[in-house]
Amino acid sequence: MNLFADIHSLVIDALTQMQSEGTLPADLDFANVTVEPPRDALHGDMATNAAMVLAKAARMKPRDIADTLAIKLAADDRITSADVAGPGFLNLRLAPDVWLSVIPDAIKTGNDFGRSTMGGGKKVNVEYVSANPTGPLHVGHTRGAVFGDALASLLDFAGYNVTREYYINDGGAQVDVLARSAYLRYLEANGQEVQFVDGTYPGDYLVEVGEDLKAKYGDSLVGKPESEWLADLREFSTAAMMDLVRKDLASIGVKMDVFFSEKSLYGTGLIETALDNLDAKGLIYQGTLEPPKGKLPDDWEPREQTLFKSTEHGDDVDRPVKKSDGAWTYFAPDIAYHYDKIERGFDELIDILGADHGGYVKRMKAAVSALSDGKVPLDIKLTQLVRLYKNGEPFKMSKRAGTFITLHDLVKLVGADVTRFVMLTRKNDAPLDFDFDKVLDQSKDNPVFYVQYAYARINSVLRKANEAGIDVSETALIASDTSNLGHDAELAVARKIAEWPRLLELAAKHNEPHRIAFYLYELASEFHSLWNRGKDDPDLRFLQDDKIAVSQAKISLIRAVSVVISAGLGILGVTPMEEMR
RNA sequence: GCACCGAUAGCUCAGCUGGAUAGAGUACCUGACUACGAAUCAGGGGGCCAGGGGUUCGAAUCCCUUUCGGUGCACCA
Repeated sequence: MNLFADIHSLVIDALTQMQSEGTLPADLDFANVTVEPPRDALHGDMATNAAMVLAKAARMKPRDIADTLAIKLAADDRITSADVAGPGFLNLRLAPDVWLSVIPDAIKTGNDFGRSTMGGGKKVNVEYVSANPTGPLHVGHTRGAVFGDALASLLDFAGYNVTREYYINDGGAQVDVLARSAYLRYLEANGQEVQFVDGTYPGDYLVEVGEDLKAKYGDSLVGKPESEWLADLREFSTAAMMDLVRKDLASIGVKMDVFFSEKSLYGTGLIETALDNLDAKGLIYQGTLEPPKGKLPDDWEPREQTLFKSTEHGDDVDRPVKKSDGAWTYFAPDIAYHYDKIERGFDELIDILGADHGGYVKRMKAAVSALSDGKVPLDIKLTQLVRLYKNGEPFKMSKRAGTFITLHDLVKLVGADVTRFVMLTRKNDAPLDFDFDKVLDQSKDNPVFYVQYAYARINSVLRKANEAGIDVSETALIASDTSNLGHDAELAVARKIAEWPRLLELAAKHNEPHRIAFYLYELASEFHSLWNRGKDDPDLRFLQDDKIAVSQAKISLIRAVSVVISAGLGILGVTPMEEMR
């Protein structure tokens, strides 16, 4: 049930009727007509912009349209008043029982309340994290992981068929570096003194890999030339790193559907096929790129390479797909990978990348646009940097000083739930300040606990009611008589609940899970407010002595609140807490 | 030099793809615990929405431009 959608279709019906009566011209586009909560509750329960949006195309005055529309809408049972205001807003008030009807519906539907069919089962691929398999995940990856995961859940909830995917960059030179670094740890495990020169990874997460290598190979690789062990160690250490990555992801509640290996593209002809596809469209050519304007690299020299004409699809310059020695650039397998996604039949692609990859957005979009003939949209969401703070001071990360904060550290220090909620309480394209002390502070300063507290309080009331012998089973609450409710403070909560399905669709439409976090905060606020009003006005307390039916109605209201909190937190991947003592 | 992202209350941020008098939290000032959890609530002050132009009935939101911050800029991934 989505009340805003219901009233929206009521408005559209009325407008269509006006067309058939000749009050409105026949050729009008209703796409921009919205029904939304007004900014100021004094204006009404819902407002529609229909008159203003249509005025121009209909060549009529907004207020004239609004007046006629108001009469039609007011005729509906659900509408108690329809007033024209300001430049042509139409403010609607709904009968209390319409709002209250959302309560049994929410309880009945449970964690699926608000689930939408908006996505129509369209296949969406969400690619996120995709960190190089060369070490543990760090703070930046964490944000991408949390954001991508919440977005995937959000889209799933909105009716899309979602695949969560991780692209393993296991084909490039960085994997050679990993293998050499692991070899050094292997030598160490065999009792040798080793030096980690520049260009190797000194992190101690490879110590265990070195020991595992010793267990597998004994000392048979010691002193052997690189050519004899490099390939094996690449394989062995990337597998070990991916185990690490999977563990890290699992610790923060992220589970991928597909791990796609870059290496698996080589030798299958897929890269060639993808580029042939572009070539057939006349988008591949041999050429020489202009030097970059501004600062010129010291070793710049004109080079003829195989180029992709990405400028045809909105990029600033054409991009090389082959190096001057004929080998593929990193971009070629990326193209093939996205080609594969298109071939797998996805209707929509979403990539979550760190802000440092901002330079790839245009070229990747160009490639997907070219490969799919513009049929498959690619949305690339960049997650901006995470700035760490401790005691209000910026916290500098340094691998050398050992102050490098990994996902593992983060989860150990503040927990998965707090990490997720805090990182989702921000737009993805705004930088995020993450203060260790603040997020751990269990106070109203911290939105995580504010929402959790509301949930815990509601459960507390349910326990109390149960002790008092009131039947608060799901069936009893669904059957409770909501006409016992009706105070403004109670209706305000019901209205907020009714907004949930609408908000969810908006968040999904814009790929913005942070809206859920903010909504939950507002919902919690409405609830806390109602709670405290019960102190001054005994009629607003949830448990009413000797009035079981009234108590049940009031409890059903807050039970509906907890249902929405639970559903919302579920999308964000945060566990609701029954108790917080 | 170019591209992308950001700039909203002292501070941290929302602002529902153009709507009504721009909102929360925090901090500061007042109040509310002898009944459901005070990790809460009620009230108050606090704004040139970075600056300037434009588009229109209407702009924090769209376009242009300037300034300041962040990120990235030939075969590395």
